[in-house]
Amino acid sequence: MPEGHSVHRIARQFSLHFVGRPVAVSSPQGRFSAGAEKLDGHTMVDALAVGKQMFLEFDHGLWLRVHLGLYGAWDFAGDITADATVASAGGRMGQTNQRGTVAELVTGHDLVVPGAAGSRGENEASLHSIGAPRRTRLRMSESERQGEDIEEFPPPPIGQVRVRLLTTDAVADLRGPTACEVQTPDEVAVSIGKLGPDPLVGDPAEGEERFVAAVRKKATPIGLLLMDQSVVSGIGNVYRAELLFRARLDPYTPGKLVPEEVVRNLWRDWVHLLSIGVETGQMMTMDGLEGEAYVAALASRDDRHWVYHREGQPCRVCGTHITMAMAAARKLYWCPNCQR
DNA sequence: CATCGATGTTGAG
DNA sequence: TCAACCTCGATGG
Repeated sequence: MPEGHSVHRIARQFSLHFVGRPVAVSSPQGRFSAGAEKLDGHTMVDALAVGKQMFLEFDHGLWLRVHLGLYGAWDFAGDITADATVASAGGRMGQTNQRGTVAELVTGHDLVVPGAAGSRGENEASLHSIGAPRRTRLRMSESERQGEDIEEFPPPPIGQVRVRLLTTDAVADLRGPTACEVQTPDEVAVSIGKLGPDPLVGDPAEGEERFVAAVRKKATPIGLLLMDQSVVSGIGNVYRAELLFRARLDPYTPGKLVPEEVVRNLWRDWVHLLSIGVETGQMMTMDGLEGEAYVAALASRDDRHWVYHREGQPCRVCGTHITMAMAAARKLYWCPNCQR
């Protein structure tokens, strides 16, 4: 279920609470017992998100590659940072220079009612303060849900847990992943080599060039190219539809026929939306909202997007009914009037 | 309580 | 092109 922003937030949890610590690795479910043995007891030394994939490195040079797929999730428990809207942790999670209005208005647990244009500076401080770890539960998937505080540590695994990562203070249980495997450094390089640029990995300007080149040489519709993880990493069905609307671009336009400047703006908008997603934990694609509309957008995903999941409803700009069609087995939404 | 659908990918046919 | 993967919140009766 998660698009790229979720995976970056999950990697940040590992950076904050697992990196630098020895980890007991097990497979309560049993399906990953052989892999767990190879990692058990080793210290985690890095947590890296690239697109929708996450790579955890251990001190003997082996990595754990995880892809959550459609409904995978990580359940964290213990002394963890559970603030749903906590800021990026810096380091490789940084590059948050393009914060949008929405991110600036979200701070800690509290919703700051917008309209206070002058509140920008004040919120900056709280946005960047990491909440104190506390003994609780946090499920991280596409969305994040905080559970009840735990009484005993570690809590027993619940359900089908593919892999459990346990330190003295925190535990992470992985369930329902599409991919969970131990990789050598060479294999990690191959996996990452198959992926298109991620705005939060490497130089974004370099990523822009790779993206532009990949799009402009293909006759494939831009609506499919945005979902192609070898063209650009991390975009899923929601961001795809929303990026196309924001660009007022017909999803069926062949990549090579999209003007270069439009392609560049697509990349820059992805950089922008991803940074909002990583900071807020939500796929807010109507940034800049104020007042009632902003409150509604935070409360309900149905009020959070321009076109995604809005088939038959009036376009928020022109009133035309939003269209839906299947494209490569996924639902594609767009406004036939605004996007052409 | 049963059923549906999902923000994803792979591999068979 | 489509089923399978294997989870769970939303929906309907």
